[in-house]
Amino acid sequence: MKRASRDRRRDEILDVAVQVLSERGYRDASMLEIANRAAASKETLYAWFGDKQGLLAALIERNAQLVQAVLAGHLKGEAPPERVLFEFGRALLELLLGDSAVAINRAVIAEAKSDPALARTLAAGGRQAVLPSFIRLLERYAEHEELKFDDAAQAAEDFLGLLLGDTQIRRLHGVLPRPGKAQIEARAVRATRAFLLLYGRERMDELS
Amino acid sequence: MKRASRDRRRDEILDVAVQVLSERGYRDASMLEIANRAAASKETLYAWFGDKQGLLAALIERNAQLVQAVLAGHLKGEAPPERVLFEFGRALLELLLGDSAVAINRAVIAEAKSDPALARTLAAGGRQAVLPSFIRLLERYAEHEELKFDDAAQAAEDFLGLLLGDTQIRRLHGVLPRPGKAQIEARAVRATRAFLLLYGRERMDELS
DNA sequence: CAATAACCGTACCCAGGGGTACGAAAACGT
DNA sequence: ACGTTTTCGTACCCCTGGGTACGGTTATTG
Repeated sequence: MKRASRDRRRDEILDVAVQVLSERGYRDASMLEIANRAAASKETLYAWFGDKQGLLAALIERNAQLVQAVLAGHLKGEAPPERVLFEFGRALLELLLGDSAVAINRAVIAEAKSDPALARTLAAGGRQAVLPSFIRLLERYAEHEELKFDDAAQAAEDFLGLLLGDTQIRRLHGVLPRPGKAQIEARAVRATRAFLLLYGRERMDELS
Repeated sequence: MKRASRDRRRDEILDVAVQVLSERGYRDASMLEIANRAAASKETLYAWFGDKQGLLAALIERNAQLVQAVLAGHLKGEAPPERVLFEFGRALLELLLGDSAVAINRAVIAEAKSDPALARTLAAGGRQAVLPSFIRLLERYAEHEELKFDDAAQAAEDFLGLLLGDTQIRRLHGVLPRPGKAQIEARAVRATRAFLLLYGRERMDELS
């Protein structure tokens, strides 16, 4: 009981933190406001997370676990590549363009100079945890001759590029609102089609 | 004489500002340090630029002019598309992944919540100024039947996606060092090849 | 060369917020 | 029910850095 309620409390606080972060940005998100809105005390925050950057680090790690959990499900599929790519792309877009990820990425970028470790944590939990699985997925398709390429890592990056374009950066800039489900699906469909044109089985030529 | 020397001085100050920004990040770049390193006084900074965000805005605008000047040259080409795309891509990568653009983008993202106007300024001088020209370039090629697509804007975004992948964001995170000329050229070559596979004249089919 | 304007340096003001200390209150375990 | 531990609320320290005021100094103009 004790452990569970502590964890729940911790989750509540992190929820509030990401909320405040998302409303105010890292610089203007004060520890006091987070404490107040969470009905906690500032001292508790410092006791649990060390300092402001520690709180951010905790946010990053929790988000990374969510990302891994969601995406792992899409990377084991035996379904045809167009289906798996679409589902994976849809889920990835929803995560990366969602409010939480945007707020966290903004904070990490803002602190990139003063605390590079935050960015490493983010990369370790996000890209580094997911990309290898995605690459291996592509390689499995290649073995079954449903896809064709020289360099799986390169193909993976191409898919991500086609999927995201510059939407993530425009989202970070605040110029792009959070896309709706319809727009996300449209992007995922398009990226999947383009990717299959590049690497589908009927295309087995150059691109050295 | 007067106007020229004032402008030169202004440029000097902005050079120092972007330098400090790049070293410290927006939050830790103090007006005092900028003033000292430029052998100027803090009051002069405030007289010329209003406040800290005004200084950042001036930085953004100057950088935007540079970007437009550099890229405009690559968008009038009569050369074959593979050549023009490569040159354009190379130049764009060099700009977007360079230290100045990274520092400025970080600052804009950090301030996205507290001053959305900065992001709009950046978008207006960058993407909005360049993308239409790029789209019209693609359309001209389509008219000469050297490229084939339904939606030029979509094709343009695909090129950007293939070109950048997630390098820009990883650069903003500080996880990726500034790429050398060789790496930049390799990326530009690859993006161009992939783009031509998607939209080259021998491929005139689907991708609705 | 005088007069005027711009600029430099310095000193100052002040709000905000990160981080700490401590007594009161609540929650928990026994 | 009682003692212990955790958490709450508040008050406080303190330093950084944005922004302003002003006298002295250096350019610019006529």
